[in-house]
Amino acid sequence: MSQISVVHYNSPHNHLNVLQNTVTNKQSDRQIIVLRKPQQTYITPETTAKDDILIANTARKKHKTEKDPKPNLQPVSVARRNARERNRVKQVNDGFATLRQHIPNFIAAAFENTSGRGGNKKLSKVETLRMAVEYIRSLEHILAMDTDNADISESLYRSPSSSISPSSSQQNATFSYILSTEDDDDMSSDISPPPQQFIKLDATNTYHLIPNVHYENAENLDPMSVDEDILSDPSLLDHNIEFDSQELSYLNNVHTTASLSPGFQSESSMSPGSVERSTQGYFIPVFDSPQGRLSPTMKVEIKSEVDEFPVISLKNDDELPSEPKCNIVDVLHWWDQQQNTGS
DNA sequence: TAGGCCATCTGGTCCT
DNA sequence: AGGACCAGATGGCCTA
Repeated sequence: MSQISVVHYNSPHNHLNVLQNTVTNKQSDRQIIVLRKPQQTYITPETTAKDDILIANTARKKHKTEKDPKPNLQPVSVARRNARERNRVKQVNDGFATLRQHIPNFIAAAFENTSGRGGNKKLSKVETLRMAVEYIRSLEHILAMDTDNADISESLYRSPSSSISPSSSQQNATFSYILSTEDDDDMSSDISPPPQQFIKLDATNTYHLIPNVHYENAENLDPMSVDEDILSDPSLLDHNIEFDSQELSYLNNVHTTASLSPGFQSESSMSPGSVERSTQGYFIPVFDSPQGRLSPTMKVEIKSEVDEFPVISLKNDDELPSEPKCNIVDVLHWWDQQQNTGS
C-alpha cells in the first residue's frame, strides 16, 4: 500500500502531509484526506528535466479546474506509468474512432432514431461495439446466403475503381455491381448521387440494369420510421415515387411492370448491395442520399420475367462502364455507344 | 438532480 | 525493473 486514508472531522489543522485528493463530504460535513507515504524521488520544478516536467503537466484533467494551484507532485516512475496508461487508453480510443468510421451511416442513423440521444452525438464506445457487431452480422447474413441459395452466391458492394470480377472460385455467381460516384471505400461516407445497380445472372456475363427512382418526399420515408401497415397500402406510397421524365418514357417504352416500392428495413437487412430472394424474384436495396445522409432505402423488385427489363450482355466484366453512371439514361446512352462501336 | 459517459489515476498481475 | 493490460475509484461534463 502506498496510500493511507484518513477521516478528518472538522479540524483540518495539520496539512503538512497532504499530498493529494482532499475530498469534502458535504453530507456528513467531514473531510476525507488521503495521505501518501513518502516515496522515492518526487518531481519538483527545481529538480526535473524538461521531459519530466511535461509528464508532470499532463496530470489529471480535474487539476485544470481546481482552485488549488499546487503542482501535482509525483514520483518520476508514477508519472511515467500514468503517461503510458494515458497513451494506451488513447490507442484504444483511436481504435474506437477507426471502428466508428467503418460503421455505415444508415446503421448509425438507425441507432440515432432509437437511442433517444441527440442526433449529432457520436456513437459511444459501447454503442460503437454494438453497431459494429450488428454490421458484422448483416455482412455474415450476406455471406450466409452463399450457402443457403446456390444461385445467390455473392453480393458485393464496391466502388468503380475496385476489381469487378467476383472470386473466380465462385461458380454461378450472381452479384450486384453498384456504380457509385464515391471514390473511397469508406462505407460511412454518404452515397450521392444514387448509385446505378446491375445484377449479374447466374453463370453468365449478362447484367440486368436496375432503374433508379427518386422520392419527392424523402424525409417522410425514413425506413426506420415508416409503419409497416402504411407500406402494405401502395396507394399511400405511389405518389411519393417520381420518375425522371426520360426514365418514365423509357420505362413506358419497354413496357416494364417493375414494381417499385419502399422497403421496410429490418435490422438484418440493412446491407447495401445485399440481395434477398422472395417468391416474386430478387430484391436489392437501392440507396438514395438526397440530403447528405442515407435515406430512404428502397427495394427494387425484379420480376421473374426478366425480359421486361433491359438486359445488357457483356462478354466480360471489363466491359462495364469505366465511369460512374448516375441515372438510367446515362447508362442507356453508354450502352448504345457500346453497341455502335461494337458493330 | 440523477444517470450516462468519459478521462485519469492507481493498485495489481503477468510477462520479458 | 519496466512495460502491457486490466479493473476499481473518482471527478468532470452533459443531458433528460
